[in-house]
Amino acid sequence: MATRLKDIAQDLGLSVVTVSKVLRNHPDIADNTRQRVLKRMQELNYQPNMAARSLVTGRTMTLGLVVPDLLHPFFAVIANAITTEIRKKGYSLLIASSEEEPELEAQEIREMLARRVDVIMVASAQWSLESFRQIEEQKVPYILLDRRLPGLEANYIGVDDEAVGALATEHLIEQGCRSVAHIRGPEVSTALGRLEGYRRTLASYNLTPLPGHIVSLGASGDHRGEDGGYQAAKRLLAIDPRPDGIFCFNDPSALGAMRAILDAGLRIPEDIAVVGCGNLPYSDFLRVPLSSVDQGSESIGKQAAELALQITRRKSPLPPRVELLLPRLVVRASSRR
Amino acid sequence: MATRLKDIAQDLGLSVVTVSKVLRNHPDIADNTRQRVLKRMQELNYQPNMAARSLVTGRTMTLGLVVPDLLHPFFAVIANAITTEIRKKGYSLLIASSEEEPELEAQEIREMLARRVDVIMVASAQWSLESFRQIEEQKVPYILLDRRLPGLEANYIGVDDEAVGALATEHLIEQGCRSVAHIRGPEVSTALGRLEGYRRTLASYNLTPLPGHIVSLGASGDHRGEDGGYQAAKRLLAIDPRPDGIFCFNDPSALGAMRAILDAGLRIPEDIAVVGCGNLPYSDFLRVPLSSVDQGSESIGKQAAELALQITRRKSPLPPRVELLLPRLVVRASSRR
DNA sequence: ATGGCAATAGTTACCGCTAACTGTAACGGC
DNA sequence: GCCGTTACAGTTAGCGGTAACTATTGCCAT
Repeated sequence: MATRLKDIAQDLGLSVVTVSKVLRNHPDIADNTRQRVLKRMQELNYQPNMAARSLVTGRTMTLGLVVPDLLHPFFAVIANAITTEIRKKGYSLLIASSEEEPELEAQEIREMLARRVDVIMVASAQWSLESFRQIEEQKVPYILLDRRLPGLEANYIGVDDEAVGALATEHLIEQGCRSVAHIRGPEVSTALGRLEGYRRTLASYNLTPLPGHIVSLGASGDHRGEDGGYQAAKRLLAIDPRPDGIFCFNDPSALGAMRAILDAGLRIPEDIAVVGCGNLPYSDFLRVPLSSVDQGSESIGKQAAELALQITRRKSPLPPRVELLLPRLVVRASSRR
Repeated sequence: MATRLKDIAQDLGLSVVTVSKVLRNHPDIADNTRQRVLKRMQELNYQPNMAARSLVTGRTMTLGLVVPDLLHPFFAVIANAITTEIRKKGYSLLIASSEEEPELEAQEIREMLARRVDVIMVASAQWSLESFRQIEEQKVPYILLDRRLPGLEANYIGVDDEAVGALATEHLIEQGCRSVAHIRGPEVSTALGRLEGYRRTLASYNLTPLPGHIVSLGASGDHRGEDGGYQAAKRLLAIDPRPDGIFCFNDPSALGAMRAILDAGLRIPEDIAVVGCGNLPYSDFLRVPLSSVDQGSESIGKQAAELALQITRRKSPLPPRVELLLPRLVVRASSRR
């Protein structure tokens, strides 16, 4: 099968250990021996067997990433940023998707534990802490991405969701909206944070959400082509007084909302201004280009990778680090008036 | 650290092997012993060390996927379909992105070899066969996705790109376009196939591409927000006679092309009809909803996973399987007239 | 009784690699 | 001439599992 250290050692009349030392750049090897070994390694196209190495070193040089949805550009960008960042250091990335199902997520986490990844990164779809207690039990470091879990003291990297809500709401108010509605997401930290930011900002302007002006999206967040945003917006349009601005939990729901608004014969942004969140690619080329809060997903991925690598370097566990990144508003036609 | 078979064996006064047998559902274990072991495994939350297991079995239960761009929904969908398909069988997926750089791809493939993945799946950005010769040398099975390499007899799963080109071109002609132009992609099998399909279809209608009606996109395929499609379309618009239909290599370039057309004060599809390829999500909500050839990426991923699993089951190498999937045209406003 | 077999558990060896230690030779300082 | 040092290479043991074989029962047919 594949070449082993032993093969090279035999070929050159050396011991396995000597060859291993060359591999690891150990100092006490004569230069000429080193050259001979390296040459033979090249010839045979030697690749060290990571399983064997892991077994003895206890490190796999592999990081695990569990996301709720790989198709969601937000997570795809994070995954991509992580691979880019860790590649240079010889780490690889094991990726799993939980499909937004807590049970699947728990299973995937167990799988990652079995594979002894060095650090687990999770954008969690769970409410329960059980999986994380399991991770802690195995003393595997982990990092939460994007979504926090109440009661869990853990490394966390994500955007400041309150700031997201505040940024969007403030912008709508500044554009002259008098009654800003909110299409809110499911019961996870991100949606709750954005809702809170929305509320706080209204309050700071001495405003308060009108009755029925906060409507809920389905549990999924519309990422699989559901029309939760469309339905939610229709409900908003039926209310009197009608809102003149909508801050949507995310971009897909904003697309749905915009469709509902246009279907109703109303204009965007003149009748109703819309702001989403996520700043999806192609937002520019929509029927009405969508204003959106950018969550800096690339930066989340990059920082997660950096933190993960840093963790692998130390042996004693670091105190949990919490990194709240600042969102950025990208104003386009859907809210410029 | 983590629990080992040894710990469980000691706890119960059994040998390691007996416990291992329980783990693998070996028949010759008394039912009561089996129960005791399983109970203790649960209590200790035992997870078998895959590195150790791999070392002796020679299988890692891990598949490798190398794509040129994780952000490209086409590949994200494939990755997602693969994870979904292999999860049930206890396989995990190691994902790497080559960023469309041949050198990086070669490096990632080497990494996958070192990690002894059971099957490597690659959507290649290379022209050279060297990496694949290396894979073959190590006797690791591999599957090419989406892009073929000339001169390489290998498992391949992808869409029939000639059919893509034919489908789009035929549709444009049927919509009444008299001179159909093509914005072609880089020198890889997909772009060449689509171009060929385009040419053949024109020929079958006794048409021929007018001079300058085949223009080239940059090497990247516009996936990183470049404006190759925009530039290409501008060149097309400057030509006399102007085309009245454009088949674009992919959706991003089609978006660019549409922008160029609208910027020039022309109408889509009345003045120029546009068809893309990829059927990106949100195509529906574009300024002008884009007609696009769907490549059935989910199906590609699923079939790739199935083939990969099938390969792992046999020990003798199967003859290379080539699977050409049929594309499907999704007609929207950009070409309906 | 006795050989044979089913049912169950254990022994041994090894997968490919590395950590930690143990040689061994050559050299130089005092 | 002795010892310590330097420079290099090798030995030993073990990481956590599994494959393949061996051992120990007890029971039944002969």
